[in-house]
Amino acid sequence: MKNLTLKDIAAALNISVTTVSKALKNYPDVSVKTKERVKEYAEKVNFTPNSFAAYLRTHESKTIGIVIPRLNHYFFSSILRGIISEAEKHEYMTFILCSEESYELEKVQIQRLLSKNVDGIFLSIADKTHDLAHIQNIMDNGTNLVIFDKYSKLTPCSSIVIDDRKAAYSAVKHLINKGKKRIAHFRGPLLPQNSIDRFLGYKQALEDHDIKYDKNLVFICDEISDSEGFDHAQNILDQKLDVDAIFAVADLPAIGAIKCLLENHIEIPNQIAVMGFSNWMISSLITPSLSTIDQPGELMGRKAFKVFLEERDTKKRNEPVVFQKYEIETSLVERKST
Amino acid sequence: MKNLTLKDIAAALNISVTTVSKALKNYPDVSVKTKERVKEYAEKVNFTPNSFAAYLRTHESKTIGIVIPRLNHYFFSSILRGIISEAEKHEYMTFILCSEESYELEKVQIQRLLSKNVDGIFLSIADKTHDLAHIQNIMDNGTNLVIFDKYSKLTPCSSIVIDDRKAAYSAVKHLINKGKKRIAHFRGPLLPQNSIDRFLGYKQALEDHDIKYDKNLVFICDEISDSEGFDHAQNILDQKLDVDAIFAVADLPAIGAIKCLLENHIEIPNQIAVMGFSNWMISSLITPSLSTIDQPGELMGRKAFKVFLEERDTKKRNEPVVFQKYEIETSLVERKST
DNA sequence: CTGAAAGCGCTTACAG
DNA sequence: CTGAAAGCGCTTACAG
Repeated sequence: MKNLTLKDIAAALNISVTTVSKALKNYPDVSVKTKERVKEYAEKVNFTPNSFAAYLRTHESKTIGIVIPRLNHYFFSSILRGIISEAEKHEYMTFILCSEESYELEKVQIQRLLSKNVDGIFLSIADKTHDLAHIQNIMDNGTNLVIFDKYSKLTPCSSIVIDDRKAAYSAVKHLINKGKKRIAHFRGPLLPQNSIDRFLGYKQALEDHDIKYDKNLVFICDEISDSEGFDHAQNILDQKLDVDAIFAVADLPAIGAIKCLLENHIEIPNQIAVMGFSNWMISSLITPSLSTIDQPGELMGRKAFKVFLEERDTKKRNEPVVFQKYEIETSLVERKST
Repeated sequence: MKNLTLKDIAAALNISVTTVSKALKNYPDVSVKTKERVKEYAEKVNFTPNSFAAYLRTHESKTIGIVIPRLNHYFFSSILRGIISEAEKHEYMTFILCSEESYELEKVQIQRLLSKNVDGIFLSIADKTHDLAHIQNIMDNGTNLVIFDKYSKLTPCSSIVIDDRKAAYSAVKHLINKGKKRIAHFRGPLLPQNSIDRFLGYKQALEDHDIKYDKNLVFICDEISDSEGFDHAQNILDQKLDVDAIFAVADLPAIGAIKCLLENHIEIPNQIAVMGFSNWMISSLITPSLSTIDQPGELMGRKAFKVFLEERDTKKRNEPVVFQKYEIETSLVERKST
């Protein structure tokens, strides 16, 4: 059963290809009777229009592409879910590509998406991306672009983000309210904006509460992994640093730290409290459960797709698109680790 | 900078569209000099051929589609990663759809993929799927199909699976070797084959070691969630059932059980040992870490794509495709919970 | 070695 | 209300 075409239907019903096409798309200038005949027959033979041929005329592929830095990652999976489910409602199909945090891969993948004529690209910038020309390329091509999570201040497009600085501030304030004064920070790599902002929020909270910032209490997690969290915690214990709380840039390093503290029979949160960031599913499953900042990935994904739709329609009306930065609310989730 | 076409290049260089097309595709009947001129110019203006127009002629979309039951799921994410990264090497792009374990959604999504003319479909069947006509549709359409993980014995296509029965058997045998005799099983829903097979492996292991099967020790996890695992464990404690080990159909229920046991101050593994299945990242991060069966998702994904390529080429040569069931090796990972 | 022409399967402005 | 015709951007059999 090869795929049928309009021509086949036209031949079978003894009418023209034009009329078949119009009937299927509910044009007003086709008689109800003809429409019924055509639709019934199309249904019967299970006809699906060839999207490639349609594209050549409409120049809409009804296709979008997502490029994320990591695939096996709770937060990004949540965003995917948000974008994909929203896209489906609007009959868009979604290509997924993963840059593995590499600048070179990100560049190639964007090029590929463009050559597939996607209508929109959704991007979270890789940690290693140091140049933005390939992103500018998307705009030059006339393709819609929405950036989420890992953004840059320099890209001319809309973005869906959280207020990392404010969220980190509230996390650290929460620790201070619990009576903690010697708060270590496991920060992310130096380049991405959100790693910088979380660090700045941490610093600001200390300052506002008359706690002196001590750079010896800041550790870098380049991979944002559990093992880095484990090692830094071990380091703190080995050096006998005076620390009564840890605020990690993400849940994974926080969980690594908890694992290390448990192995060393440190009481959590009495001796050392631990605070994560992102609210991965895992953070509620470990013992003690992890206090963290909830970052609503699915919501961010849905919002990203809606922004894409709006900008697409604005363009269609030949009106100028005004790029915006949409900030999604986060919330503090208190559990047993603080 | 709108997308250029062959026509534009032809006009710019004052030659025909035919020659441009041939030059770019390295046809032997174009002079070296012309080829050079064309390629150089195409490079300069960053020309990318319109894949939609090409499709109309070649009938290859260089596109595949994946339908999985869950998106925010460590094991399926690993498979995705395997398929996508292999696909990328061969210049295929990947559509991702998620059935959310729903039969109706799965049906619609397969239809959508077919209408996008994908060259291949990769499917893991939803738990709720009770009819396979929509899957037969794929074959009738002439589209290649590879099934992984959640398969059915009734689909005429190749599949990439593990030997669930054998793996479950080895898990239970491991518990028996540790001296456990009253082993509960938290099984999956009734329909999917792998949930059945893991249950059968459990039963077989008991039998082979002269332990009487007790149906009161079997609990169903319909959602395969941590909370079900928690509740079943609580149930065991409340009923004061004589149980010294739990073998769960997946890591999540096992982790729920551990959480419950810890809250009730039960010693793991001394009083009750816990065994999971799948080796999600989380299973090494909790305390005590979870013993489990490693199911190599990424490998399964890669294999799935390779099988697709082979079958595609076989078809191109007009030879008959022989469907096969590929079984990927699993291994037991012993940690602190057993 | 080069190019005019047909055709892939649609959509739509236009004529009747 | 219906349909002939042009065209989207490619590829390729064919003629010269």
